[in-house]
Amino acid sequence: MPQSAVLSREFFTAPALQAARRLLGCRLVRLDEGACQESGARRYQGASEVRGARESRGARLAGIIIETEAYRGEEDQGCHARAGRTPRTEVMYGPPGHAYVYFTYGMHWMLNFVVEAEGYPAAVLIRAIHPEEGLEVIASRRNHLPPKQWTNGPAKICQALRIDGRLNGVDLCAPGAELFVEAPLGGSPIPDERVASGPRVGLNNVPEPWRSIPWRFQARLEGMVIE
DNA sequence: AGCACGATTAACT
DNA sequence: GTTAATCGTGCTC
Repeated sequence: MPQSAVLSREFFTAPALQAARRLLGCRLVRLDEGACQESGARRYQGASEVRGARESRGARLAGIIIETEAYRGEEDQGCHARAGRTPRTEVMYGPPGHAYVYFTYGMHWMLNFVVEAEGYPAAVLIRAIHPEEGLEVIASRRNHLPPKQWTNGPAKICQALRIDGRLNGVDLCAPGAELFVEAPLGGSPIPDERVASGPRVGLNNVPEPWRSIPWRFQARLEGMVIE
């Protein structure tokens, strides 16, 4: 196994657009303690096991981030922080490098990473990943649909990786976190030629310029060799 | 207390 | 292409 470099607090302190662009090609990792009964997943070693306890504690589920969107500031009419500080948006005003997980449409969870300076509300929505670890658990959670439909949407990622409100506010940079991001070993892995930007999705009732501002970033992995 | 709508998805015609 | 599902959130009364 190659050494993994977990993204630091400094990474998430960057401006939202920069963070959204640089997250492409990084690996989203979910250490899912609740997946220990499901078959086929690689087990990870829980802290208690390192200290000598008996059983492994869950599955390591992971994928390469291939689509993101930036949301920043109370002026951004597409951002939840347009309502200011509320119980829901409080996490976005907190320190960078934490998860902002929210519930919408009465049934779906969405995963974001809080970015920029503490006190300034900004986040990056994770819209799609290319699954690489824990494929059997992911397939099961995604009802054994074709692999292309496993994690090609923000709510699908949360269903596949079992991300819900319990993970709202968790620190992605804390040792032993159950959710974190690994940098690619060789620096920025996705060249600009393979990255497209465009308007954010699903803001149909949001006024311009926020509705069309190109704060969505998509990577194409076809033909790329991912180590 | 009531209401409109949502950073979506799956299943339709 | 259209639409139902389903409930937390923020806004108005």
